Amino acid sequence: MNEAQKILDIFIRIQEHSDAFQHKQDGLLDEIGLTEVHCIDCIGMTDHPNVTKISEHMGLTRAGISKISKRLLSKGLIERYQDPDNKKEIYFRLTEGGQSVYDAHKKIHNKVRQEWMAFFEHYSDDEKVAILRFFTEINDLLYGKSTDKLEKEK
Amino acid sequence: MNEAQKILDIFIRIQEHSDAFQHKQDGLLDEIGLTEVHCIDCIGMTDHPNVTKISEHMGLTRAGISKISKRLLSKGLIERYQDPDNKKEIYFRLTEGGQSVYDAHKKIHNKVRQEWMAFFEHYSDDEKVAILRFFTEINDLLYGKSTDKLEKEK
DNA sequence: ACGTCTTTGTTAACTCGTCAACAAAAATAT
DNA sequence: ATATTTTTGTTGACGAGTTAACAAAGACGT
Repeated sequence: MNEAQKILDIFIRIQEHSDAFQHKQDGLLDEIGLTEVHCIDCIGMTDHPNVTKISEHMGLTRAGISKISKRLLSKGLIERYQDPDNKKEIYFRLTEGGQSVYDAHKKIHNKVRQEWMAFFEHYSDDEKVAILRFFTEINDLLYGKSTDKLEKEK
Repeated sequence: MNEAQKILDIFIRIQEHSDAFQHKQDGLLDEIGLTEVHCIDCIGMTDHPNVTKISEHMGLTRAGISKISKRLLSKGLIERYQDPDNKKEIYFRLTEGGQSVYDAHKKIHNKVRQEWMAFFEHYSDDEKVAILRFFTEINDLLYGKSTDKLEKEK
């Protein structure tokens, strides 16, 4: 994923959390929380997702994911399974209902992404370069250069 | 407040909420939450602040502010007073302790603002214009042109 | 002056996530 | 192989804010 795409995803994350956006997801967010949708997204994208993996991926605690997964289970959006050779780890997969939430979210996500890209295209090449540089540098400043991330957390 | 300053304040708000920033406020945020500091800031800036005014200014509910003010009272950072002619509204003012929190926060805020401005100065005039335009347009897009805000909420 | 409507601040019940403590399983060391 | 350490998922207590319901005070219309 290149820098421009990373920035787009940052925008989308901000937008998702802004009140203005809530209305756009008609239906989706009525019964399911935003975090739950993201959790579904994560489960849909990850290979053998368990509580630990999801929590790392989403930046939440294991305890939090444990509870969210409980909610998703009770809503019938995901189900649990295990490897017979490993009685410790518990994996999740999407049910049919979960898959349709996943698809709906992806669809919205892509639409929003398109809109941002279109918005971005209004600018001249020089302007785009400037904006991109600015965000890349801010991102590095606030969170450190991406690849160093794991290193620092030790 | 001009566009550039608005944008700086948006950055600062983001930065305040980012984990990276928490460490910078050494001391300040140990005993007092970020929201509480913002509430103190609001009380310090507002004329005759009451629960309703603060809640509108901070974008939280009256119930929320009611509870936060309770915490701040118990910490001795603010005190209540009333207009003898109005037995309904209750106003707040900073105590000496509250004032020093207010000052410390303002100091940090200004320092961070300076840092952002310095960061911004690394860019050429053309780049600055592009970046500024970009943020102004995003801001308008997401939240509507500022002056229309109240109109829309009706 | 009086009844109605609105505003104000508070509280209880709830949601959502954190932290801390834990038991069970797995990995590692000896 | 067995003891120790680490990893994993869950739970209870908590913190922070929301919604809904409420009483008290004020504003307003007549």
